[in-house]
Formats: sequence, structure tokens, C-alpha cells
Amino acid sequence: MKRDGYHHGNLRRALLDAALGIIEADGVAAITMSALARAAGVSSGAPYRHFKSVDAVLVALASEGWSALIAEEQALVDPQAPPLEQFRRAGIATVRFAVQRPIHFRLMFGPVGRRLDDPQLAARVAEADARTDALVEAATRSGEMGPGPAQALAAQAVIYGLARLLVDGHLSSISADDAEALAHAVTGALGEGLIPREAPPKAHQSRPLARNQSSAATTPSSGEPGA
Amino acid sequence: MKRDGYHHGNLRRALLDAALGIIEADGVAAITMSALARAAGVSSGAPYRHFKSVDAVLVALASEGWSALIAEEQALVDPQAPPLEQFRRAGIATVRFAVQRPIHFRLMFGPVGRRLDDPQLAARVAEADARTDALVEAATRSGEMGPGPAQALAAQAVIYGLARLLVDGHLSSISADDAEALAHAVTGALGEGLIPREAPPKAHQSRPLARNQSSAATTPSSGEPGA
DNA sequence: TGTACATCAGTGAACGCGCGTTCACTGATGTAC
DNA sequence: TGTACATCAGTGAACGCGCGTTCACTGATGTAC
Repeated sequence: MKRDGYHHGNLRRALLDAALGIIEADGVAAITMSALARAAGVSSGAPYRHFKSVDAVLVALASEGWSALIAEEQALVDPQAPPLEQFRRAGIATVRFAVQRPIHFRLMFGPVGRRLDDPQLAARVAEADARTDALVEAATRSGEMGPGPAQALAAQAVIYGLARLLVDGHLSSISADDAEALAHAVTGALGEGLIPREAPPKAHQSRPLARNQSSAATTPSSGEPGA
Repeated sequence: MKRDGYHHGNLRRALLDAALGIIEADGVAAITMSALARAAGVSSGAPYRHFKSVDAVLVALASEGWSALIAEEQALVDPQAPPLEQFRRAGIATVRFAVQRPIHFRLMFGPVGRRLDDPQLAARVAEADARTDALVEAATRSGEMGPGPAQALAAQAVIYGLARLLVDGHLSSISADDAEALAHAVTGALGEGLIPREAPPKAHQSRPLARNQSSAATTPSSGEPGA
């Protein structure tokens, strides 16, 4: 961080951070090349050395978001665990990521994240896709997940839905820790159905930690997109 | 629709439709008061007779979206049915709505939909919230849904997640009919858990139509936000 | 049925502003010798 | 270690453009009598 001289040092990074700040404060619509330059304390033409448009900045943010999410998944998933447990862990990582980096999340899963003409972004999306597909397939093969597409889709939907509920502000004021506990509880509910059964009918059915809904679980109301 | 004379006839409606068209074509960022006037074939100052800002237009769209969604729910939900079934129907209505009116959906559940300083919008959101809360509470009381917040949250998350997956384009090319079938299947999977059980342990457990995953269910990959 | 008048919706010209983008420039950095 | 030079990152002035917003106006509509 040497900001003294004529050269900035790391303007690219500074511009990305400025973008995050602007989005947080005034929404994504407020990002302009001029605003970025201003926020980074640099002349109006300077950003063009690093990004050719506002859109390129957003794509870069989405791209770095995917890297971070993939890393977080790798850190949380134990490749020795049963496939469904791996899937749950990956889902929990997604929810945690959504809470910690909502701006990245929104960019990654919104229209910007679908701009696959950027090769780096496209590669990272493809990698994340492949990882998920592999987990689903393994869980299906192991018999932990039903054979039809309904179960796999439901599993993905419940995770994405929870992450989106949090990111979109439909779950009134929930802390990061609480959100993670909710992810545990919700993926547990998914595994067992709406009404818990007594004895699991198959080999390694979902873990005890599924039922752990602790003090964390605030009532879901407010925002209500369920119906 | 009398567009001949000096007066437009129904400029307010025309502006809302123009906004939908612009969003569909170029995204929400492309909406400006000028662009709306242009699209409606009217002078640049005219829109101000009906909306004081672009934001007010978006709020109006969100508001009319909520009306439509509430109406669709009312049409689809049989108040005599068991509570969980009502809840599922409402969820299916939400998914259907998401597919049919993705632009409205995005506005309603995004930041615009949270601008509750508009009294009409606030009232409609409140109504929708109340309806959902009532369904969840009834399903809990009837014993069809587990007592903790995890089940209720999971139920809402799976619906919202599916709707969002569709709206955000993460489910490659699925028709409206297919989406509805998926909603059936997914809410069924939710009720029964990832692995179907043989006999339901309680009174009116989820319906046979739950398993109906028909030819509709395309494989979910592509977009993969599950993990 | 007709007339006068108030109200209202849309006009079109005008304005200042900030944005995107370019470009000749200059200061800093790194490297070949 | 020192010097010369190429490369690069940021400057700041400049431009045209479209947007937001205002306002005196005018054409259409509805209604009281």
C-alpha cells in the first residue's frame, strides 16, 4: 500500500474494493467509471488502464467471488465423508459465503455471473458446476439421495433458497453464526422430510447435527417468499 | 387504446409496459425517464405527470406484481384442503408466477420490493406475509410440519430457491409447464425427505402427486448453486 | 341539446450536470549494460 | 555501482451526449347550467 507517489501501487485492487463500497452504500446502479476513480482517489481516466468498462469490473468481482466460494467449499468438505454429508457441507459453505459476501453472491448468481464471454469467469463457473454435479451424482449412486431429479433439485433449491433469503434480506437480522446453524438445520430437515422419522431406513442417513437447531433459529417470517 | 389525439388515454399503463419491455431487452439499468417517454412515444416531460422518478415506476411494478401473485395464490389454494397441501399449492403458485413474470418477481423480491415507504406496496407485502405465516402456522398446528423453525424455513427455502433458480436462469431452458411439475415434485421431496419412506407416520401426509415427476423433470445441472 | 369554463394531460424547448471516453503528457519503475 | 533508456501507470483537460427536471404553453375532456 504505497499511496504516496505518482503511481498508485495496486489500483486494480483499489478499484474493486471501491466498487464493493459503492454497491454496499448506493447499489449497483451507482457504479460508474467516474465514481470508481473518485472513490479510489485517482484521475478520471486512470481506471481505463485496468478495466474497459463498469461491466468488466463487475465480472471481475464475480470471478473473484467464485474463487473464494470454491476455496471455502474445499476447506469445509471432507472428501472421506459420505457423499450426502459432503453435499450438505458444500451447501453450508454456500450459505456462509452468501452471508459473508452478499455483494459477490448477488453478482455471481445474477445476470453478471452469466456473462460467460469472460474466460476466467467461465472457467470458474464451470469448475463450481462440475463440483456440484459430482457431489449430486455420488450421493445418488450411494443411495443417500433418491434417484429422480426431484431430490437433487430439491436439495439444491433448499440451499440456494436459504442463501437467497438471507442475501435478499427476507430473514430479519440473522447473524452469520445463526445462518450457519440454520443451514445445518434446514439441510437436515431436507434429508428427513418435514416430519422427523424415528429410524433411518438406509445406511448412513443424515447426521445427528441435522436436528441441531439451537438457539440460533429465529422465526422465519418477515419477507415470506414461501407462498 | 386511443392513441390518436393529444391525450394518450392511459399513459400510466403504457409507461409500466414500456418499463417491462426495456428491462427485458436491456436490463433494469437501462430504464430512464427519457427512455420511458421515448418507448411510449410521448414527450420527455410527460412521464412526470404519473411518476416522480424511475424508482416510483419500479415500485409500482412491484406493487402490481404482489397483487397478481396474491390473486394467483387465491385461485390455486383450496381453503378446505389440509394445511400442508394449501402451503404446497401456494408454493406452486409462487413458482408459476416466477416463470410467467420473472421481471415482476425480481423487483418484488429484490431491493425495490423492500421500499416499504410506498403505502400500497407495503400493504400488499404485508398481506402476502400474513397469508404465508398463517399457512405455516396451520400446518404446524395440524402436525403436518415439524414444530421447530427448521421445517418451516426449509419449506419456504425450497420454494423460493426453485423460483429463484428459474428466474436467475440457472435451470437451462425449462418450460412453464415443466416448472410447475418440478414444483410439485420438489415440494413432494421436501415432505418426504430425500429418500421416500414407505408409510407416512401421521394423518394426512403429503399427497401422491408428490412423486409425480413425469417427463417434465429435466436434469438440474447448469448453474449449480447447490454447493 | 348547446355553450362556457375549469381542469387536466401532454408539448417541446431549455438548462445544467455528470458520465464515458480520448489523448498528449509526465512522473515512476525496472532493467540492460 | 552507476547510467541510459524503454515501459508503464496515472494526469488532467477536453469533448460530445443523454439524462433529469422545469415551465409556460396548448389541446382535449368533462361538467354546470
